[in-house]
Amino acid sequence: MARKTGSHSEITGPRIRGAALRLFARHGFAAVSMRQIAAEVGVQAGALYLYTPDKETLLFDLLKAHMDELIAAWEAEPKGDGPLARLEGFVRFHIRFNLERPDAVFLSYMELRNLGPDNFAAIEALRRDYETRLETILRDGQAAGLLAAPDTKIASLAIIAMLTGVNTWYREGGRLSRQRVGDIYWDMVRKAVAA
Amino acid sequence: MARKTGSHSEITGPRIRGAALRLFARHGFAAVSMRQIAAEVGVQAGALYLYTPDKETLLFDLLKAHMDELIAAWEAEPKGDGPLARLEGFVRFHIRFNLERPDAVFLSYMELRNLGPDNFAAIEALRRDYETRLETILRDGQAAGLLAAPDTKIASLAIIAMLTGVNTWYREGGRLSRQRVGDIYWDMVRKAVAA
DNA sequence: GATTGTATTGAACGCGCGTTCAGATAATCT
DNA sequence: AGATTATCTGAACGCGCGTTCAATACAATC
Repeated sequence: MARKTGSHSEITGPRIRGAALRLFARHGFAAVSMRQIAAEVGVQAGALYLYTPDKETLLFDLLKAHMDELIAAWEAEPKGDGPLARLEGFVRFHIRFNLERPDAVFLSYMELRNLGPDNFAAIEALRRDYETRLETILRDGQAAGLLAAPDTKIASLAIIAMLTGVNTWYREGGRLSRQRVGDIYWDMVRKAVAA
Repeated sequence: MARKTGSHSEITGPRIRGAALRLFARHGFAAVSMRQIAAEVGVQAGALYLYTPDKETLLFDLLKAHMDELIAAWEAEPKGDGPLARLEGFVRFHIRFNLERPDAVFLSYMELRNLGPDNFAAIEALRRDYETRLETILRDGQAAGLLAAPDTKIASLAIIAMLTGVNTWYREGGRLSRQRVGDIYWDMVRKAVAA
């Protein structure tokens, strides 16, 4: 009994990360065992160590990949014309992107404490990078006299917290469409930092 | 070797809850062992079971106590005159209350998944109760023509998410005083739901 | 100062944990 | 077809987990 028929590195690797992401988000990093992840994939626990050096690195890779995707997706987003359009773009992008990856978003906000100092710092830096992009929009808008936030740094954190909160209550097929959710939040954000 | 000198139920009980709260918040419920909690208090693990039937109930009691305190404290808060003053009171109260209990707030948002269905439902009901109190203020303000939120339910969730976010970045002795933080957030909230 | 009740110890229970590794099999290459 | 390499198994390692419980030491009461 050893190698399975049809087994491939390119298949098992992603399946492990997928199972780990789902299980970590659902039950918490510490509550999920390597054996559970392996069972989900249909493999023995030892096989996981062909794909990750240890459990913490598995978590780190998930968080890192999520943050990289987030920033890359925002970079690829068509930029609006002027600070107001850019701000609207950010609001709608953040909601849309996060609603498509609820598990990764939850992990990124809840399991940072399970990382060692170096890994923690790496993820934190990426998060700050993302936050700075919003702050830049707010500062530009302020300079142009289009926006007025009492403190652009705090305002960007407040806006992101508010937008990320959508993930805690939004349910597919519920009362509100994604489009409508975007409209509602854009209305509130726009007014909150209006000049 | 058994009972320690100077040991009392009224002392050990709170100390266990305090240690559990701190450790759960810091490392996560699943990552903390009963033996760690006991060591923090200075007793053996077995002694914890004089104060809780099991580990999950210990967590539940912490969350329940926090939610009860939150609602009781808001009830005891002097009510402002009219929806706008009440909203301002809510914003400042929520920030102040949460900044005084960062561990309990973090636990309440991160460790609900470790509760069984009944315990989970109990905490969720308390949370909805609290959220409804804010929504009522918004609806009253809307009815009086003083406020205009596109959706009062969503607006209340958005405001709470935004305010609770303060706990993730606020540091004592940092750039901003608590008073100033309250001012900044009240400015944003007021404008976000302004008529 | 003896008695009673409360608070605690310390050992034990079975179990699952993260991780390692020699051996076995399937896929691939020559 | 044979050799090589990539992939996976299954067993094992020592360890710490949540929980129970008889024994015991202190505090409170009489």
